[in-house]
Amino acid sequence: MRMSEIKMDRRIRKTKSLLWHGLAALMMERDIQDISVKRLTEYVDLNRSTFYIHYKDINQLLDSIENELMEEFREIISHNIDISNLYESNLQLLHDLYRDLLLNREIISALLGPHGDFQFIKKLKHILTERIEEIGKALNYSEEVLAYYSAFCFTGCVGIIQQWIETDFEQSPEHIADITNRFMIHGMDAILH
Amino acid sequence: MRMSEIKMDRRIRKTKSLLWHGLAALMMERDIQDISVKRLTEYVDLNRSTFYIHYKDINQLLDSIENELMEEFREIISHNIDISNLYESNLQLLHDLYRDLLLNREIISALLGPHGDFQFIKKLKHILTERIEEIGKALNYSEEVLAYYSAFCFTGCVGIIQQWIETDFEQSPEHIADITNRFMIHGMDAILH
DNA sequence: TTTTTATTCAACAGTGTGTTGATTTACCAA
DNA sequence: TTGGTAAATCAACACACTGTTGAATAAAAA
Repeated sequence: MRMSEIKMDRRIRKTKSLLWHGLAALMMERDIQDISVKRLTEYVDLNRSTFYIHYKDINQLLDSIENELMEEFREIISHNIDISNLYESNLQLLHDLYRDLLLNREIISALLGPHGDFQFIKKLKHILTERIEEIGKALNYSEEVLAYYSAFCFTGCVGIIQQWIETDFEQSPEHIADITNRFMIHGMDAILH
Repeated sequence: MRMSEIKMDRRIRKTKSLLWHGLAALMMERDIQDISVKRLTEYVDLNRSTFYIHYKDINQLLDSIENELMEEFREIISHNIDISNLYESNLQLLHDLYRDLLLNREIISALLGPHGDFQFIKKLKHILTERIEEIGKALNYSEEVLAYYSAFCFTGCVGIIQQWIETDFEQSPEHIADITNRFMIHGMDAILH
């Protein structure tokens, strides 16, 4: 059970959990625009009007799920601010992050999979980019190149995660974090050594 | 006028063009799932039934637009296969690609912007990944790491393009191609030198 | 010009939406 | 355990968009 759910009425917890997992399940097989409130509530066997008690529409449900995840990520990032040892601290951050992704593999697979959500990536980008630009500023790079580098790195990470999803999370978070870190810092040169 | 449009009835060309640009315009301000056939046809001042003569639904329209672009990209990639000089030929490919993106900036901004389409990225990924893996195989890297590297690189490129869009295509395609190439090959090390 | 074909228009049933008020059910705290 | 509170259910509603049709009109190609 999540922080934000502790003091909820059990019925609300159950309903929200049903909608949460139901949406994730439906997103594995179809685009969001093809998921209606009617279909979702029938899928999880809830009355349609119950949905409207809690959410305005499918998008708002998706939003609330994503924001919940963002809180977790923000937490993880705030625990990993140490620019003294760039390579190690970045590796540590990636490791914690990927471990959390693995814990949330169901919804993460849905949000970043073939029928995933563009907005989610934007949100992810927003909080991760801050981190990358922070590093860059500490090393005194030009703003312009830095913006492109952080964009490249971050979206690159998303690509790695998607590849990880496609292999059904075969490798360990540690391993994925390690190669991600190497790509970020050394690029293709990383494969040479 | 595009290849595929040459032999069309002028009325069809006009209609399709209206829908093309209309969809791009609407995608700049709202998600695809919030764009109805009714809204689109009203926006471009066409009878709604005219839409259904050409397309099944909004998704199919989007699909046809994307596939049109893919053909262009495929063309560009096929003109740039030369593994003898990796750095230079890759740079040339990126340059040609970015120049084409600039020509199609309206629709590219829509497809990769905030309300963009996940499927489009997947399609782009598919044809670009082939290229990257081709390079990797030529250099005899392990399949596993290579899959992750190409995923990282490709989605990284998408990130750079999105950053480019955000600055409203301020820099030249050549410049963007250059920094992309450096990031791909040297990673963060590229900024150091 | 004549023929062909795309577009328009009005009308249709079908389906999901979002909301409401009354009823039943489950929860929680005393 | 019980009594008050609040969530879930259910039926019903107007509304909007969908996808399709057939006939009338307009534009293009031959």
